[in-house]
Amino acid sequence: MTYSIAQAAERTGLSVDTLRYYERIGLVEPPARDSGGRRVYSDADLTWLDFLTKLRLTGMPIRMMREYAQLRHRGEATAGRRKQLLVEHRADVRARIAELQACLEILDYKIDNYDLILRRQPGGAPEEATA
Amino acid sequence: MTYSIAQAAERTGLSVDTLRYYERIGLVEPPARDSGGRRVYSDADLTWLDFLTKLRLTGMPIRMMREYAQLRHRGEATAGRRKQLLVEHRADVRARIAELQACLEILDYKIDNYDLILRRQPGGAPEEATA
DNA sequence: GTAGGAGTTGGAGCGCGCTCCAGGTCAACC
DNA sequence: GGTTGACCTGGAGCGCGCTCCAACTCCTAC
Repeated sequence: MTYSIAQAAERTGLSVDTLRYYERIGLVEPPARDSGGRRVYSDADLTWLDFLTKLRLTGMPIRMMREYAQLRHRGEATAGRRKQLLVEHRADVRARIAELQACLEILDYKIDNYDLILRRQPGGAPEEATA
Repeated sequence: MTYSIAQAAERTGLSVDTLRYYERIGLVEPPARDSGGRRVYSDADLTWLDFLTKLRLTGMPIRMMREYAQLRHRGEATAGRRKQLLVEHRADVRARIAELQACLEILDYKIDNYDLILRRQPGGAPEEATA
């Protein structure tokens, strides 16, 4: 299966601008072109783009994704270093989750507190009175 | 207890520039000033700044923090709306944690895969050979 | 009274990750 | 062969959250 840039955008959830941007900065290898010079994405391209979006979702900076992409391009010999990058990043993600969970507790505490206040003094905001 | 801006920066982990920036954009009420016109932060100011940094850590956008701050400034009558903001944001944080956890699984899978590859083909990166 | 250091202001600059735009090419359809 | 629409390129612009700067004031210590 092959895909136009618009189709690739739809399937990956990225914008066509972002797809071209990722190519420009070296996150993806330039895809094939048709006779008219238009990009043609393969399934493998989309799989890679999907993985990239996962990395982005975790907050990996573009610069690190680029390093990973370039190692990948250099082939199997870089597998060790690539694994190392992912292991490091995984630690960051875990730390980030822990951080968010700690903040969640603070939010819970604050919200409980508002519940107390609102039970004592209800009707503070008229438009909220029945909520 | 009172604090100079440098002390407040040290205690909150924010920079002095960020403290002034937060004041400028309305995240914090202007603190007291000493006879020479210098900012004097109170413990209450620091407590509020600490809470703000927690909100920032969770990824709450500044614009939302500002809305919260302005409601707070308007007093108890806005408690309902403030609670609502926090409840909405808590949902976002939970969703974000879930997203990160899903990505973690993908990272785990990828890393396991690299382990397999590396066991099959070790010594790919000489400098990594003993790791 | 003078040097130094911390603080002040308003405003410019920056790094990130896109996002948008103008001006052009190309293929398909009527 | 003319119109339409998707795509192309290079480059500018943007929103966010700071961060840095110059030029100035003020207090302290010597």
